[in-house]
Amino acid sequence: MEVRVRYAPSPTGNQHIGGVRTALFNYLFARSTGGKFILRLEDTDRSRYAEEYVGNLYDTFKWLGFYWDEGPDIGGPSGPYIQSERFDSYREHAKRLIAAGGAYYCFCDEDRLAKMRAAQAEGKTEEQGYDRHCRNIPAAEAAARVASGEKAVIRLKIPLEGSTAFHDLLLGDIEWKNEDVSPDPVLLKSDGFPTYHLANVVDDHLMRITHVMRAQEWLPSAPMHMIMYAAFGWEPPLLCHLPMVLGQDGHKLSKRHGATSVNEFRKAGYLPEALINYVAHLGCSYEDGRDLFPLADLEKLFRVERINKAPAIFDYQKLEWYNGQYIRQKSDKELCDLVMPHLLESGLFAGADGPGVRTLLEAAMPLVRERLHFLADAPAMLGYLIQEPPTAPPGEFIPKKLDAARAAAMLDAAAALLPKCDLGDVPAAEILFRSEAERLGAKLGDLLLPLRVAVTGSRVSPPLFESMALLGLRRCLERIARARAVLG
RNA sequence: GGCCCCUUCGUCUAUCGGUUAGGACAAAAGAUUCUCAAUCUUUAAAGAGGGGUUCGACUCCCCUAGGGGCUACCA
Repeated sequence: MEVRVRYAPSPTGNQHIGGVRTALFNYLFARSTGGKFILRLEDTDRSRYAEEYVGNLYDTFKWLGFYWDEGPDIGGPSGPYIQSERFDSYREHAKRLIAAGGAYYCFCDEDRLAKMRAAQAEGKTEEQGYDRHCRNIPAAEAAARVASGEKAVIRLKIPLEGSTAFHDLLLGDIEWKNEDVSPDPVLLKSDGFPTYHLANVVDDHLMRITHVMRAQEWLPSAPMHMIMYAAFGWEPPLLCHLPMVLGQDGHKLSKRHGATSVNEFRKAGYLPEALINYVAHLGCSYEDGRDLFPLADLEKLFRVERINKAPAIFDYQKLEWYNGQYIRQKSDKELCDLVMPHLLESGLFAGADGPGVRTLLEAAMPLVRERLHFLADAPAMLGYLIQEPPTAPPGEFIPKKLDAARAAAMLDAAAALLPKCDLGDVPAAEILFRSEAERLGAKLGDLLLPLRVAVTGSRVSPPLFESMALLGLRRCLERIARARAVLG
């Protein structure tokens, strides 16, 4: 039987790490088994829905490099793939359930429910959740009340006794006492919209989903879904509840832990390869002895048996390491393309994508490749190549254990030596500077530090000789002269 | 509170009854070095606790503790 899995996000926020992890595992499972990966929009919550989140969804997954075999944008044999376009089906199915005796109309209004909850909170009753007040209204009476226009929801009948058992691909056999299942959850809201539970079960069945992989926070509603499948007389899909992703403090990953939406990672200059590689390892392993896996390899190697049961803590440092690894794998041209949007956005590089500047920047990529942890670091690192750096305060020019006069002397010596160097030949230039340092009785570092600060504006910079080669002799000498004036 | 899931270095993980419990990130030390990086070498670091089962348990079972999740006309 062909595997059919789905990622079914609710467009009520930007795509975040948790969602991407669920999507990725479903995606990898489909690819590794030769099955189908389906995207379905669960837009049944009108109060939190926003169009921009749908755009963000497509944008995010396009960036990550996922593709789906069926979905709202590309269609497929089980469409439509947007739940708001399937409303008639849910209503019809809810009514079918009533006819079959698996569900009932409930006329309790907000008021009564609120009072009931208040009483429960005070501890007057042991029961939690809906008190099944309307469960035993005769079907004919309920139908009449609905026909007369009275507002009603449809609730699922959870058996009062017995238990519900199911098998979880990861967790194994699970048995749940029916009395511990959420008592008679709402399937169809009074406005006619379905709840997640109804829409999810109906669509999974209609779309012939074979495996439901979702976060473990859904586990408590699994027995209720199983009861619904049984009430419909349907064969349920196999369930697989994935471990949760937590923040450093062990609580559910959220804003206060740092970036969580893919947008944020993207803006900060993370590569999709790094994000995918890292997220793929949250609660799952592949082969031993390797850390870097291209998506194509993950697609081949993914095995449900290698998923962990325990929740995983999100480690930004390890993700950062992955990012550095993938940045270092890029060619000059690739890296330049990746860095360009960040350069342009910084405002320091107006016209950087024009041919002249572009050539310079591409030539500068070898100088920063090993220094970049994030693409967004690039503007600060490369600014001095395009703009005149602000002249540093005098103290910056003075090497440790030396004084201002000595630093000035170093700078003069460097300025005198520079025109004699072939900047295109870095090793040769370095030899010249080394012997000059020796002549001055200084370390090479002491000779280069004032020069570095003069040329790049900072004590920390990409390699100096290579930088000067890119800048050209004239600009270097100008900067040295300006620095010399500051030094006095 | 009730119900459920989980438990190997700080973190992500390997181990599928017999290992000096391995790797990666982070940390520390060193090498290299024009700064910063990168790279290389090395070090430190773990089976929550208690009972069983077994010739032998990280591995299987039970209890306890701890962590997490759910407990909506949200998903």
